[in-house]
Amino acid sequence: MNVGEVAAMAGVTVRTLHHYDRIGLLSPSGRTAAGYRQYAPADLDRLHRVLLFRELGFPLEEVATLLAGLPAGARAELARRGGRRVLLRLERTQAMVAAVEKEMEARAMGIALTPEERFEVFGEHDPEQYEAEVQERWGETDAYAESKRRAAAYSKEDWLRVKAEGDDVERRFAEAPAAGAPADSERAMDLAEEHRQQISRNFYDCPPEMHAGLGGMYVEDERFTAHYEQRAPGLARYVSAAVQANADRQG
Amino acid sequence: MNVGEVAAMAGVTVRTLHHYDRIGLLSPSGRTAAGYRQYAPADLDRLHRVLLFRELGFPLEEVATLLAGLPAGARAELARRGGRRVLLRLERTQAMVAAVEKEMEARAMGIALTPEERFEVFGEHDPEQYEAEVQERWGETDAYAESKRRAAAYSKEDWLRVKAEGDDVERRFAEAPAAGAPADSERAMDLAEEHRQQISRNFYDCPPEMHAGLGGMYVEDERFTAHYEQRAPGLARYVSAAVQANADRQG
DNA sequence: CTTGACCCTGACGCGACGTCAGGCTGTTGC
DNA sequence: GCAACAGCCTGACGTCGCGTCAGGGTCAAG
Repeated sequence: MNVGEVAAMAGVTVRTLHHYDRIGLLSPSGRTAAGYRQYAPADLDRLHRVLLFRELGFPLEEVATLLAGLPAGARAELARRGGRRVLLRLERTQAMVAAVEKEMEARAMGIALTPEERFEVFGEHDPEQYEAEVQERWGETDAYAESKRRAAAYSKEDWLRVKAEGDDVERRFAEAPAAGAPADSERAMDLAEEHRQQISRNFYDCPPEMHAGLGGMYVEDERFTAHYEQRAPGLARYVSAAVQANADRQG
Repeated sequence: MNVGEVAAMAGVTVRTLHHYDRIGLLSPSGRTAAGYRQYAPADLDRLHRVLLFRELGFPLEEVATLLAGLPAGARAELARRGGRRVLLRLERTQAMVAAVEKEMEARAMGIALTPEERFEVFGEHDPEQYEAEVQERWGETDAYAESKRRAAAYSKEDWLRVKAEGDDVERRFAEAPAAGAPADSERAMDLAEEHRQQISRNFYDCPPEMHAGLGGMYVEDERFTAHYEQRAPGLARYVSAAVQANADRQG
């Protein structure tokens, strides 16, 4: 096989293979008379391992020594370190996901709208207190002030609909515990599921695990807690538990 | 605050702050008479957001425009894209974690040992069939062949002990369903917990969630399935479920 | 035997900093 | 009152993992 085929198969560019050849990380086992690189199956194997370790975050130089074959003990150690490294990255990535979710849920609650728009949407319920935060969070540059009214992906009607849908579910959520339904009851979980699908429809794809993560924030982030507690005392914990139960039931 | 303090607080280097200043991404709001950068609280806020988006994988230039304030619609779109990007990375990272775990559990079962060593450790139970795979997986370079016998982090005695411990738990696992204990019983979960701690002690730190992930492979990866099924029919599923139940109980 | 897809080797560019070098500043101790 | 030392400044060059030409050779089909 020549470079182009290998590149396509492995999902890398030709240039990458050239690079690996140059630095001696992966030299094809043969060349044609014309100088074309010829990759053997063993080369593909090696490439596979190279890409694995690269994904693990090892610099290419370390990958080379890794594949060169170290004493078994040292290799075990390295694999362990790779595992740790990956776990660290996993944690950080999850933290990022949480941060983005927070941002989007905040947007879902209208916090990230411009003051005027929020006022129009929420009527007098608009909590003026958020203005300062909006400024802090999003700045208020001239360019932004100028363009903010123009191309909004969601029209005011959309926002009103979204808001109404959200209100509806939250209202029914508030009724559930009063009617004696525990947070892991069918009724509560169905509401949670409805909530999840609402988010998926209106904001971003929200699989059950992601929803569970969101649910955690309802009790951890005071802003969300306040939002639910204001509707009914204890509602934040209730919704959070229902969301969790619903995620478990689906997993 | 001056650069050093800000850098320490935010967990970046001074050079990074210099860089952000130079490219205009984050210029301190003041300077002392001597030219020292002076960062105000608002600058820290901005830095915070810069680091968030950087973590999300946005190039610094895009981060700048993001923070400059785009039309609301476009910004929502970008946030969504950022979310997707993060989710993709999360998936890939998880796949990597799975791959590394696989590798390590394989090692735990002795598959990654050299043929000779495996033979000595496992006695005649050594399945010769794995040899080809070991070669495929780890190659058999001269350097490796030469060094493999030397500094092994685990001595043969260690491996024997580890093997005996593993055998013990697996034997008791096999007895549990025969004695009528379901996979989510106290008894099964305790065995799962013992198994988890064994892995943590002998191989790598294995928190419950990671263990749960491992458990999934017992039914998905035919190699592990075969390993357990060979001891007792249905054991793979049983152990997998017990591990899952134990993880849930701890979470 | 031409055309167009593919291959080669330099060589330079880039993003996000790291790492000196050479020099000024600010604080602390004697 | 000043030495010593930590901390700050601005270039300027280096690094990693490639991307992107440029200039030229190769191969299979029509």
